[in-house]
Amino acid sequence: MGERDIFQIGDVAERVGLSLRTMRYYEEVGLVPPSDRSPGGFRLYTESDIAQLELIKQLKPLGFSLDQMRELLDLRRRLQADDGISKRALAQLRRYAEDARERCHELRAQLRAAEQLANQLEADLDARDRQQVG
Amino acid sequence: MGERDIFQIGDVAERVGLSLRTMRYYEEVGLVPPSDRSPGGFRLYTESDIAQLELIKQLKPLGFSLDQMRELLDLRRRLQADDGISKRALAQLRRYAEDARERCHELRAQLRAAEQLANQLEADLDARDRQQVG
DNA sequence: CCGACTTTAACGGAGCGTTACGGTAC
DNA sequence: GGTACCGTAACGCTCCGTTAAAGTCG
Repeated sequence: MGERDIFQIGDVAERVGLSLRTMRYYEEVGLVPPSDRSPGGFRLYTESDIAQLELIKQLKPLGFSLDQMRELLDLRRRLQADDGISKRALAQLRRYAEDARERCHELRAQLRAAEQLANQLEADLDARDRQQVG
Repeated sequence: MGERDIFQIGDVAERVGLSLRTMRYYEEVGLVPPSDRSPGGFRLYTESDIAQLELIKQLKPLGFSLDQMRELLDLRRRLQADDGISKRALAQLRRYAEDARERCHELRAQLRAAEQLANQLEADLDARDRQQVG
């Protein structure tokens, strides 16, 4: 043990479902820097890094900016490694949680609308079929 | 009658929930040009224009590009004013319909993941509360 | 030493937000 | 003649996609 749980960018990209470019960009903006580099400069990711990337991927449909997600990840880290988290930070985290909830509801509504629209579209096509055949 | 059902850009923006900039951009790329202009140059939208803007707004969460939506709108127009729609166009429209369905499913999956994440976040916060209080 | 993988650097593009400055409607 | 609304540039921004040229790994 010791050298396990180390992955190159390509492996992680395939596993998580993000592009290489995206992962490099996430490092560039300080969102998810890889835990280490190989002697030659290759990015090396740990399971913990991967978990964060997956979290971000889940959060993205809710429309948070990368800046917001950086702050959220940071707050969450501070919450878990709790050698004290300030009241301010805790309140901010709560605000993010509420915001996430709200965005879920909005997304749900949009999804319903989109589904209805897809139905409508298919209905129109089917109606034309019956008119054509009948 | 005759001058009814004519709206300026601001009214439409508020009603549909798009920004002025967005609506102007949609005209710029030929997505939804206003049906008319006032003598002084003001954009004038009809109910039909508004319906298209609403349709676009519903379609957007599915991640279609503006180009794709332009084509979709065009195909749909051709389907409804059916002085003949080509087989090619019909097939293309069907592809869009299927694509929309698929994206709905994806969006649904993403939504479920996001909701679970929101739950997790609140659970973590609540756990901390109990630990603090208890 | 080869082929697959990776690096940085740089340009490009979608879809708007945001001034700035001036004209229009009433 | 206000004042609320609208017009056209034009620049900026986010979040990457896409080469290009060179280095690393096994």
